[in-house]
Amino acid sequence: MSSHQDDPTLDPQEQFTSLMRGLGTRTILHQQNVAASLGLYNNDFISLDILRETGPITAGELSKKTGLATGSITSLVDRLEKIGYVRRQNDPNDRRRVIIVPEYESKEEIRNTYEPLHKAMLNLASSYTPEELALISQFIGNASTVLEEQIQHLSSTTRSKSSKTTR
Amino acid sequence: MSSHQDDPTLDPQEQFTSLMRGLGTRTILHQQNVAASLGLYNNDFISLDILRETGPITAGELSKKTGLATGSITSLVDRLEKIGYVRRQNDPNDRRRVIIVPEYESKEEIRNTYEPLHKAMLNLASSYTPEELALISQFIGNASTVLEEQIQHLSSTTRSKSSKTTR
DNA sequence: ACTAATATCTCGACCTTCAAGATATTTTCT
DNA sequence: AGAAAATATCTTGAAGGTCGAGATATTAGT
Repeated sequence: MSSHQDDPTLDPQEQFTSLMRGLGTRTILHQQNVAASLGLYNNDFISLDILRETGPITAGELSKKTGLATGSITSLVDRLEKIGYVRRQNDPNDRRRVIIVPEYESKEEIRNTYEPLHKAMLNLASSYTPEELALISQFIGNASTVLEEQIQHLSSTTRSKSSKTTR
Repeated sequence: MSSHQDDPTLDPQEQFTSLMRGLGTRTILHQQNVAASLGLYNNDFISLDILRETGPITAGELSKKTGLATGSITSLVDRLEKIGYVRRQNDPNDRRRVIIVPEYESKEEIRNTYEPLHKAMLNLASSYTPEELALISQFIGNASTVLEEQIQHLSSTTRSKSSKTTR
């Protein structure tokens, strides 16, 4: 993987999408590596990441966001609770619900594992002027929004085609 | 996930890393959705993506790049070969080796599934001036390099700590 | 030739994931 | 208020991917 698809023969826009795809592939591989080095399963780690971003949410919401079945969430939360990364909290207003509260602020392991990437990204950021960084940040936000819309679209269309043939 | 961590109280650099992390989370969730909508397992789809980028590689190289055990690669390639996404080719110079050749150019399904994202990304690209897009593209390439280095670092340090306690 | 190194495959064990049903709680309707 | 429907999570058993170790085949080194 020496060249990151920076094929100069492509027109700028196609080159851009190609680069974005390469970034996506590496993002996924990196995430899998981080999860493995922490001794976590991928979905467990992704769930922690979602919880970090959203704060405490119910088991059902986590099921929707991850796309996992509710039964899978139960055992996933069991695992995370056992190692102290989250805890279950009852909702006083609706006693059916279980709120999952992230508890890994104290856990240094996750922060330590992410620290090298964080530093490297800060270092990358510092190589740009404030104006450039503002543009890049604005772009990342837009790209996130695009992805979020795509996820919505995909998960809605997938649910309708229940007549899967092979596999 | 209404706000993409665009917390204005953070300093610009921390805001940037926060945005990058959000982009990563969404990238992973999107990838899982795409794989599911194609009826593929995550690692199968990731492997296709790697093959698309690298071209034909051996089973061992794919094992290294994905981090999967060689035994897993065997069944993974079995699955992909059965549905016609790849084929096995013998290396005439070294008859132990098995080269995995991507065959999904003809398969429209993958392209169709990625088409909406591709279009949306092209649309996003067109909202920037050529100079801005050049800066963004250059940044994405740098970010990819950073991630690649992190993956290298993680996979080398993980292999050494074979004394995993729990799980 | 013989040994070591390399590359892939086979096999059994483990464990996540899923789907469906069970349980508990809340909401709606009469 | 009381019953039925809807909601939220958990339990259970089956299915199947992943891993690790050993097996097999091939190549490289002495």
